[in-house]
Parts: sequence; C-alpha cells; structure tokens
Amino acid sequence: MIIDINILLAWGAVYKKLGRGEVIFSEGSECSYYNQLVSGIVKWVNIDDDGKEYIQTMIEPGECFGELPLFDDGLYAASAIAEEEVVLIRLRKNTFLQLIKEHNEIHFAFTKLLAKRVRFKFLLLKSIAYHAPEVRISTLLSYLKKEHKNFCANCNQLKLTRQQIADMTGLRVETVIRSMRNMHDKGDIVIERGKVFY
Amino acid sequence: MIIDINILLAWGAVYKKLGRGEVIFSEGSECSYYNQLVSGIVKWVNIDDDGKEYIQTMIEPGECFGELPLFDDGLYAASAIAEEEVVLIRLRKNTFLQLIKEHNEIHFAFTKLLAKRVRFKFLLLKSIAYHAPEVRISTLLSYLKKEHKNFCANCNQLKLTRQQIADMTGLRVETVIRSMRNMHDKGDIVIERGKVFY
DNA sequence: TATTTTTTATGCGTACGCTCATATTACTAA
DNA sequence: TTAGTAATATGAGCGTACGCATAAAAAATA
Repeated sequence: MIIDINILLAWGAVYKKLGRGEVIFSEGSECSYYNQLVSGIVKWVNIDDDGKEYIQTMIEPGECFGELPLFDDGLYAASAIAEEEVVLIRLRKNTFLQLIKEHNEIHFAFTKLLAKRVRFKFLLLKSIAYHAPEVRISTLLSYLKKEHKNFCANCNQLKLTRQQIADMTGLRVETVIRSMRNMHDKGDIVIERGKVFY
Repeated sequence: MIIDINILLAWGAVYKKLGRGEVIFSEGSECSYYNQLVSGIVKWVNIDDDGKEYIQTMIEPGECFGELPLFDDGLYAASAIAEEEVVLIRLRKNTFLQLIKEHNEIHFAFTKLLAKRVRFKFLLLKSIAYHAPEVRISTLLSYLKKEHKNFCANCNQLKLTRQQIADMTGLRVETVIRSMRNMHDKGDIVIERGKVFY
C-alpha cells in the first residue's frame, strides 16, 4: 500500500464505489484527485478511435493510479475502467501535494514508484519493439511474477485472460493463444484446462 | 537544466570528459553516481545479445540520465554511450540523495521528470504496440518536437539518423527510410537532400 | 436446470515488414 | 583532390503475424 489509509482519511480522503465497466476517468481529461485502489481491479488503458485497447497495466488493491498529472500537471495519459466492482479512496490534488510536501518519506515513496514505472516501461518497450510474440509474453509474465502482480499468491495462477495479455503486449488474441500453447509445449509455462501457471 | 551546475559543484560534483563511443556505464551494473550531461550527446540504449540496439532516448546537454537506480536502488536499466565527445558532471549517489532531501523543490523536480518519462513511454508503447511504421515514427517525432529534443532549434532539422529512428521505434532502417519517404510525399514532413524537417 | 456471455481454440489467405543484396549519395580526413 | 566511411536509397523474395471466420468449451447468469 503506497499511502496508509488512516493517513489518507486524516487528510480528508473519501471512499468511492463503482460498478463493473464504469469509467473512473478518461484519457485526456483533467485530474483533480489522487486515487488509490481499496478493492477490486482497475484497468489502466488507452483506447483507440477504432476501439483497440492498449492496457498499460492492471491495478490491484493498495496501488495508486493516474498519478502522473499530480506531478507534471498534464492530462490523464490513459483511462481507468473498473474491471469489476471497485472501491477506491481519493484525495483532492492540492491536498495530496500538501501531504507529500509535509511527509518527505511519502514523497520519496512516489518518486520511487515512478522510477519503477519507468523501469517496467523500459523493459516492455525493448521487448515489444524487437522481439517475437513468445518473448514479449515472457517479458510481461516474468515482470508481473516478480512484482507479485496479477498472479494468485497461493497457486501461481495467472489472473489475466489471453485477451488482456494481447492488449498488454500489442499482439492479437489468436497469436497469444498460439504462442502460449507453444510455451506450454516447451515447458516454459503450464496450462491446465485453460488456466495458466507460471 | 535539471540541477544548476553551481549547486552541483557546491555539493562536490566533478566534471568528467569522455570520447566518442566510450561506454559511460552499462546495463545491469551498479549505480554510484548522479549524472548530468554538460555537453555532447549521450545514447541511452539497450543492446541485445545479437547486437540489436533499442535506443530508449538520446540525451542532450542539461539533461540527467541513468537516474532510476538513485531512487529504487536497482541496477542500470540501459547503457549510456557517448555519441560524440561529451562532458558530464557527476555527484556521488548518497550526496545526491542528501541534496534532494534538503532541497524539496529539487526533489519535486525529479518526481516531475520521472512522471514525464513515464508519459513518454506510455505514448511510445501504445504506438509501437499497435500501429503501422508511419504512425510509430510520427508519434516519436511529434513528441521530440514538443519537448524540443533532437531538433535544431533554429531550422527544425531533425538531428537523428534513419538508423537511430529505427532503433527508437523498433523498425528496420529500410522500413524507416521507405516510411519517411511516404510521409514526405504526403506532406507530413519535409526531406531535402536527405535532411528531415518537421 | 437452461440460456447467455465470455474465453479459448483452430483454419486459412493475405499483407507487410524483415532480410539480404546492391547502388548511390553525403560527409571526413588525408 | 582522393580515399574511405557513413548514411540514404531501392529491389526482390520470404516468413509470419494479422485479420477474419467459425467453433467449442467454460463461466456467468437466470
């Protein structure tokens, strides 16, 4: 958890509940809140004019999202959509900026978070730019595994659909399905009744 | 310029001069310094086992580079290579961390810088993941133009070779050459005796 | 239980970028 | 100037992921 909920509440943060499919905010719009996910899954995604989705990341409880405009005053770089029923907690932008000003350790936690975000993008970019589907998928999976993201903590089962993986690696569903079948045959991953383990 | 040179010097930073082609540091190695470019151009690049290069960015005077490990204590995510003779100024990691601790406004400048880095990667990723060569190139050029990077300030001439553009967009030189010729024919860019204007 | 929706799976033709080969033009240094 | 290198340019064949269609299986909903 990036900021302790009690601290957020002490600074006047409020809870918000949204249903599956609801748009929390969309690419290109102004940002007035710091957002932190309490429960549920949020899809952080760019949607093309023709409907194609590029999923930048899937956000899990405890993570924040849409934080870039808080620091550089730009617009939202992607849209946040509730993948299922979600509860989030939010704090007004100015209050958030005041909070990190007074809490240097929290400020630094965000600097560190952004550094990790850049790192992830570095990794994916070079992989997507140059490598074959199987490598792109491996890069994504190994990163997610390392960060304990989108995996079931107990059984190592991947909590992403083939379509979501496609939308995160810039591939087609069919390509992902075929590639992952190959990876299974080679022993890189395990697929049992459609479920992926890694 | 991200940190004023006088401040850096006051904190004990030292200059370093390197010749064309010299490796300033390489991917995967430990980071012990904050680096800021004074003059020349630095290529910030991932190099594959088979020699393929993915250029994450070309660094110009005044910019810092290789800053991620300062914040998240990881290893260098790419290699820094002097494209021409360069002068840089550097500060020991611990000193740098102390500096930003004491200067909140400088700390925030880095948070902002990282936010912009993430933004750039967002943009390129969705473009490279899904779009045709011409779009990938356009995305890169319009970003660089907006940030006043890699363009001649006076004449709008692009200071990147076709090969470098290829290495930043994950395309082949030939594809970049052909695509840019198309873009010229369509009036998106201007090419005069090989030079690109945008 | 039945029904609908979502996800996984497979086939096939085409388009497009990669690969390799070669040529030409521009820039540097002697 | 000449030589040497780097960058730009273009052609041709090939491989592979895309794009679309279709179907089956699994999950969600009633």
